[in-house]
Amino acid sequence: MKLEVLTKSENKEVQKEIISKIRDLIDFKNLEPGDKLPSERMLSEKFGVSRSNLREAIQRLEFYGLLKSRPQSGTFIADIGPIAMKGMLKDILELETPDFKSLVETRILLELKTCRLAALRRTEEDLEHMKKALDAFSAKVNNGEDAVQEDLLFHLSIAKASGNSSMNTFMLIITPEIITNFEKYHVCDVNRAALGIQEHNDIFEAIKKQDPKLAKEKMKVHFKMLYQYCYNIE
Amino acid sequence: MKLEVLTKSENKEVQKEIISKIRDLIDFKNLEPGDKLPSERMLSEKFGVSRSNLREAIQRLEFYGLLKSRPQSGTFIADIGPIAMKGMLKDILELETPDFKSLVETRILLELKTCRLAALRRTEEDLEHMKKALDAFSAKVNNGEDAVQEDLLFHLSIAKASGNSSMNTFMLIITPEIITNFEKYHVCDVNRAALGIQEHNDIFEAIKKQDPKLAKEKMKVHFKMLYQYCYNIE
DNA sequence: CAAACCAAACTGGTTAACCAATTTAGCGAA
DNA sequence: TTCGCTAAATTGGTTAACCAGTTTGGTTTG
Repeated sequence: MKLEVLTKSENKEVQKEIISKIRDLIDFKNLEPGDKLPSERMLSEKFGVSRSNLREAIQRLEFYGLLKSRPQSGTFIADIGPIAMKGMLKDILELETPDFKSLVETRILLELKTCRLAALRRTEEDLEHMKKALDAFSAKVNNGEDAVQEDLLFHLSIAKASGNSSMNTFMLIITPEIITNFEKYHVCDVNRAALGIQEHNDIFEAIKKQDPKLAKEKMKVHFKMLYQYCYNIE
Repeated sequence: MKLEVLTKSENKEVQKEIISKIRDLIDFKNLEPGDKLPSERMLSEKFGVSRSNLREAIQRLEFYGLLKSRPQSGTFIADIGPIAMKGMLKDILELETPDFKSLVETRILLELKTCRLAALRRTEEDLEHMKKALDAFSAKVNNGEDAVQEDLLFHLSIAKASGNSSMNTFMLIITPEIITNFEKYHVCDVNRAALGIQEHNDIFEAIKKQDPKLAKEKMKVHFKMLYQYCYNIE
């Protein structure tokens, strides 16, 4: 008999099942902030899953700030009341992987903000960083080469200059997904790229002269085509 | 001789070192999309770290979409060119954990958008979900009890109704951090909570009548105090 | 000579054994 | 009875062994 191997998506489902079982446990035992969960060994046996799978699920819930595990001590409920815990677990379990439209929508939202913040907070070092990325982009485009990577790096340099590491993180998360989709669907063409140089320059200058309103305006212009695309794909 | 145990932050530093070593390897070997990395065993030996630590680092880079690992085959460079790869690795290594101000700033940005989107896209099911959360909040407040959890769940129900799973995910990530800080610094007091009922109601009604502009306006009102707080803590 | 094939080595994933710090329970002295 | 101390059990984390596909190189066969 051949043993069936689990695909990645199936494995993710397994993790969701474990999380829902943890939720049931928390619910049934009325666990409150600071309370200790049973040990990993015990839970893995009780749930009929491997300890490593269980650990992954716990680490996922740690990522969302719902659990805290202390070495040689145990895993504990974080400082979140039972009601919020239950609601958040429900939301996490119902989360679906973002579609392309959601990603683009979120990117636009984030970038219109990061460029404003960058205009307000950019340091001289940030400016240098952005200028470098800008020049690299222009050079590639003027050479007739594909410059998706350089485009991306310029936008990430703005995110960094925003001084908001939370938005910076989110930009880093969604960006790769977006550029692979861009390349797949050929959203950017070569003619656009030439226009892009001017648009990038405008954004850079606005940030340089610390004019947040203008920076946002120029970013909006830059996103005009993307914006239309985003609202036409469905 | 006593063996020094690694704290969590030190462990994170170890992971960063591994990632920087992976970056050096990619750089030195000029690895391009589709190229295979050396095996985990080989790398862990070469870097002088445990395989599990190395695996964690690889999984982190998988999370950011830079690497892809296939079972029984190997770990590969994702569809991201060398320039973007190098730039993103640099950004990831320089990422710092978000401070409270960044979190609040990001939350405000996200929620002003999610409530607009919710007004445009909410289903009847979403409305029910929101109404439930709203009633639970009101009940708690009218009882003179602390209602931070219910407040949180109402806002998350809006994020869900926005139909943008990317923003929904981000809200889930930053929310727990925020509420623990709120409780720590006592941002919310009881008098505010009573006012909060009316404000929540206004937001809900605006979303119900599918008026995105009004929804955003009411959310802004709701955030007024938070907004001031956010820009006064530094 | 080329294509089909087979076995050995290699790979990421999984499981089980191990470790050191922590907690706990029990014993003993005051 | 109470406080202090020690040793054993428990814990999350780590390391090493194992597994089942995949790849690869050489051999065989038509």
